Amino acid sequence: MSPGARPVGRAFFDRAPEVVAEQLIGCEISYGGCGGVVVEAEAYGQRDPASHSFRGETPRCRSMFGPPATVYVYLLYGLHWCLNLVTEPRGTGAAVLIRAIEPTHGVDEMRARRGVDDDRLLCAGPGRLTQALGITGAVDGMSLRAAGLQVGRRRGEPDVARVPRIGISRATDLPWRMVARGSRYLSRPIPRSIPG
DNA sequence: CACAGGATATACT
DNA sequence: GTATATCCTGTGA
Repeated sequence: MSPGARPVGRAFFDRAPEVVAEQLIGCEISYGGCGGVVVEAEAYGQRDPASHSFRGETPRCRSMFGPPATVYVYLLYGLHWCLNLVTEPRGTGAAVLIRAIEPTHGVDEMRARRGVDDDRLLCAGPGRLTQALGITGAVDGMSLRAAGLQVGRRRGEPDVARVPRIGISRATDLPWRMVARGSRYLSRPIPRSIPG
């Protein structure tokens, strides 16, 4: 994390996932000396048919039911690790998926891990982001702190657009994908149908 | 730019 | 057997 950016408190995650997702945009996250500014995050809520937790606890999504600020990392398509942070309401399986960051430090190491030169493709997507940061299932179920993840409080008020989530087939109407307007580092552009 | 197809763990029908 | 909170590569407009 860059000098001067105070870490968010534990209470940061004691809110509903759509609030935490919105408030995470503009925050700097860091892991093992690599990181960047969050530009895209999605909320997965209680009684949300698109959420892994919708049908209750399974071995995969078990950590979603831990306390707020628990790390949930799961393997998607048997290939890509995806990073989530658990929120309130406690014990209901609510969480936020970190989908993209704008790289700010440890860029050379992230380029090496990803095998790409283009910084726009380093962390633009949940699978790319974890590969760049070196995050795997090894930290699943840990607290944010125990996992070695740092989240820095944001300075200003970013312009955040709320749009439908990506890659799901249920609850597609909920605008729970939060994106930094104008960012060049999104996993996908903001739909043209969104006002603003 | 838009597809199609492959890789392949976990969960559900 | 089918679907999934994805990414990469190849082909063709």
